[in-house]
Amino acid sequence: MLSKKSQYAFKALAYLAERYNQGPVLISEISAKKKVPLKFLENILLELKKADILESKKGKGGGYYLKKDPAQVKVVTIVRLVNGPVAMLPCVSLNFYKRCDNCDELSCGLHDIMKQVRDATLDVLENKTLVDLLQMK
Amino acid sequence: MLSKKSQYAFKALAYLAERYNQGPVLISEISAKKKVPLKFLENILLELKKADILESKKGKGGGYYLKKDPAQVKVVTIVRLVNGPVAMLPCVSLNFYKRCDNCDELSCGLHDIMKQVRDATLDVLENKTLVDLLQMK
DNA sequence: AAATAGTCCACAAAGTTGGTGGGATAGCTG
DNA sequence: CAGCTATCCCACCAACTTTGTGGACTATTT
Repeated sequence: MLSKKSQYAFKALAYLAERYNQGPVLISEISAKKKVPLKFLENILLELKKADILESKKGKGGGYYLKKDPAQVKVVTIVRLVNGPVAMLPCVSLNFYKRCDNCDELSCGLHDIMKQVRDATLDVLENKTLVDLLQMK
Repeated sequence: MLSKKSQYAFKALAYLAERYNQGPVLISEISAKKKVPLKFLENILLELKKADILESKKGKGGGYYLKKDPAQVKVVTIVRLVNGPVAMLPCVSLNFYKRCDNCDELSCGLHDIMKQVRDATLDVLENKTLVDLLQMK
């Protein structure tokens, strides 16, 4: 499951994507409009900035804004950054790989199943961007 | 990510699947062969019994054994039972549904994306059984 | 200089995870 | 029945993660 932090990150990013190229947005505005605890959001946005997703400006007229076009920012990037591994097992993770104890990957049936799950998941997440966050049905 | 508990559950189930219809197996044997902490495993197996996956016998010659044919036990059932929701958001979970706060499901882009992820995941997990845990490559 | 708004650090309550200890209970065997 | 065996059950615990909060600091604008 996605953490609250991840859900907050997506809410904030959706808000910023709607306002892409319209100048900086205040943390306090995002917090109020998206109902995300101000100080918690502060940490999240800072993290997204350090990861090169967002840019910020201090002082009057400052705030946060998207560094790249929303269509260029993949959902999977945000998930990995804020939430962690996409895979359900460390031994099938592409970005957070860690071998399992006492489990031979070649002969482990679970390994193979979870690799299929990973690929199916990535098939979706790799092809979604921040623009898809705004899509109405 | 799957919890240790879930991984232990799958190890134990794989072991029992190999020995289907060969009588009860001791917790201590599974613990030793699969390197799972004995007492922890005890809890896990008991839970699987209460969920009607396993059956047990007390006293000499006792132990645990699969209640149904391994081919009839879906991996997704075990995941939900031991690990929890398959979906990445409560609001797209089939078995653990909970609506999100401040998020209209019809207009929430994340909701839609995560529903696609859920379906892709289920497509794999619904079609795997304990038999697949034993498959060599 | 004053006001504004992000940056950074430290801490803390609550919940989850992973695991242990010890006794109760049920079944089998002589 | 006595005694062994093996599961059942409850209670607890340490460590870690999650979800925050508080307060001071820094950079920018007016």
